[in-house]
Amino acid sequence: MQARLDAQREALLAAAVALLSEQGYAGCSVVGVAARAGVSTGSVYRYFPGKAELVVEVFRGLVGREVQAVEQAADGPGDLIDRVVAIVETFANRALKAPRLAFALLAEPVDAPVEAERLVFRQVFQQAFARHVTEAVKAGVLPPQEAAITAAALVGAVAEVLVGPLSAGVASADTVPNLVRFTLRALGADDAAHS
Amino acid sequence: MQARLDAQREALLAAAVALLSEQGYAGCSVVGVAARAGVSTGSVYRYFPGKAELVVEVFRGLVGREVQAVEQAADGPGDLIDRVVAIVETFANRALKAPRLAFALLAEPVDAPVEAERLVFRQVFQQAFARHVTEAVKAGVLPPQEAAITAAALVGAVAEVLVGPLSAGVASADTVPNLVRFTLRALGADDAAHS
DNA sequence: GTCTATATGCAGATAGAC
DNA sequence: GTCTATCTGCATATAGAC
Repeated sequence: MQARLDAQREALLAAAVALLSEQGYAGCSVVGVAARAGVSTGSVYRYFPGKAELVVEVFRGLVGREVQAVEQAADGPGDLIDRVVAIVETFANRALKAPRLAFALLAEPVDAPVEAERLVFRQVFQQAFARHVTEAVKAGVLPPQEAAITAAALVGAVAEVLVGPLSAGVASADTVPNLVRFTLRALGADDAAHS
Repeated sequence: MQARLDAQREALLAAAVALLSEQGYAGCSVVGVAARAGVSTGSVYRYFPGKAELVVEVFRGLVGREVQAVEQAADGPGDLIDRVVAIVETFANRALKAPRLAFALLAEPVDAPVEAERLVFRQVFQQAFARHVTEAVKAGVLPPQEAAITAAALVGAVAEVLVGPLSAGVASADTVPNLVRFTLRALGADDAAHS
């Protein structure tokens, strides 16, 4: 029945996630995913039009979770600036907990369809930042600034600072605090208030 | 004689640069480069062990020029903070003048050997930032901070802010000024002094 | 519906004629 | 030394048996 079909589909997606988490995109070949899921390569094409669609769906699912986590954190307690900080902290801490996967999602070389998806999600994160920065500027707790630029710059900054530790596999304990201090300065927030 | 051999080698490199500038890595196949240089594909292998070596050499040459330009700008007149700003401005302005090429060097998906080279050069830029930030902190014109983190974050910020305009092909006239303002805030420099 | 085996397409690399 | 033509390897995708 339908449930069984869906189960196979899910099994393939789960296998792809597992391989991605362990070996990055290299392990994510059709043959690899099929083997991991315990089916033949041919069967993969019963559930997905092709490799691109499978990988993109995996990517979307994983990054979607991150987006949710970040947005939930941004809705937590604290003032407007705390919310921006919460985005940075949540994003960074989650990434450092699953380094191989985070590297794959953030920076690993991928082919065009997945890269396109990556750009989309970077924009989603930028918008999350921009929304809160705009509010904070309006409220007068941050100096006037082009929110879109600040947001893009913060996304780039967080990603770049994390890529080193992520590819090395380990991060210094104060990477995240340092990143937060950078963020506060970049926003133009008064350091003393949030140190 | 030897000069003629070297000339062919240079012609191949030049062809690769041209293709990279116009079409990115897609145009940079062995067949494409050979055609552009007016030689057969087989001949490419008289001058280079393989595609990877050719492309990496092209990449190194191009990015090396950017590094030089940035370091020269950082040695110009002005105080310590001006030097960091000069790095950002020089880098951004040069990138926006050759968008397709800059995108290829900065962000376009590439295969592993070139990506490795890209990481190397991001670190070179980071070190350029870090050197000047460290000095400025010592001199007391910037607040205490982990220079390596600030440097990595700035590299990421600049790259991310540029990627949008670069892939779109056009940038707003005040992208660079906004980027400079972000940089000054992120450094912890007093805005009033450099606006 | 799932398997095995094979086809297809591409890009990098090589061999042998000239 | 350079060309044309070919080969190889890989990963995606398909066909046909069960």
